[in-house]
Amino acid sequence: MPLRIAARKIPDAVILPVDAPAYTAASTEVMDTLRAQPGAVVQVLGWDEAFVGVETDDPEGYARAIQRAVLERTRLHCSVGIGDTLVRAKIATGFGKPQEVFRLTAENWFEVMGDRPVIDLWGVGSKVSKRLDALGIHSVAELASAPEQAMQAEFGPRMGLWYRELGRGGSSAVVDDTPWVPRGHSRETTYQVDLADRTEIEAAARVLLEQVLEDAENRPIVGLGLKVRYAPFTTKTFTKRVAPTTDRETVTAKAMELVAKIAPDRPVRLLGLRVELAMPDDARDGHTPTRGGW
DNA sequence: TCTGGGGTCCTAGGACCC
DNA sequence: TCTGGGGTCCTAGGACCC
Repeated sequence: MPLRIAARKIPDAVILPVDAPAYTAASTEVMDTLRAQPGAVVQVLGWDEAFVGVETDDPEGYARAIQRAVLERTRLHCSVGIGDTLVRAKIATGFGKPQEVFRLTAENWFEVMGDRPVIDLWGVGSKVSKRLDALGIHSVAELASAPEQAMQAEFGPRMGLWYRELGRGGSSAVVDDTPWVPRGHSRETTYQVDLADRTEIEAAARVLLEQVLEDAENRPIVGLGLKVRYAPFTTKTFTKRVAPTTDRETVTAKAMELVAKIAPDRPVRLLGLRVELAMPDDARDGHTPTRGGW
């Protein structure tokens, strides 16, 4: 729900700004607790989520132990999903909420998920759900047995097969704990008052660039992206590949080339700036996980 | 109801090269 | 002079997730 609406509905609600450092600190404590569990391989998914890979004869017991340990150390509750694939574990977590444990494996996958709408799957959103509807595919079970050719024709060679696999519960069970190297960083701002003239827009872009360069921590920049939302809500992106550089002047000049593409005379409601970063050699090839790479 | 911010990955189409 | 196929790179847009 947009904050504006929430504030209107509950006039005396207390609305706090995001406190990223506090959330990161709490998150780190939780993740450290997970890593301290016997035999655990931990793949962090975000501030409040992680895969824990483990071999055990008693998954439920292990899950309960995790919940106790996290609660003891951080006073935070968590729910745990147990699965024989990453997708099943992730979806199982939803059934475990709040503060419970749920097991979802090949054994009960279709019993639990078969009749549910495809949008309940992790990775299927409203758009894909509608396109599947148009193909006559509504349930998870129907997706699982959808003809490969039809799926590929609609969604492309990779995604077509991937969605079908999703209907079957996914196939990967590998928890990967190699530290994540960000592909890029971005900052965007929705302005309280639309930006009108060129100087204003350029100044705003420079502010975003400063922030983004700080996040980039001197890693070489290989690409730039500018996102523009014109009033009322039309969004455009301009991107540019650049020869790897850490030089501020060069990056600024390239960014301004993108800014020059903004339509004159159109009020700008949002500006976003993104940098794409060079990947270190050891993270570039081989095991980098991809969306379609189950 | 009317619009948050920071990410990732995939696809299509065009340009260019061999 | 024109055609064809295959590969790579770039840009824009789309979709999804937390």
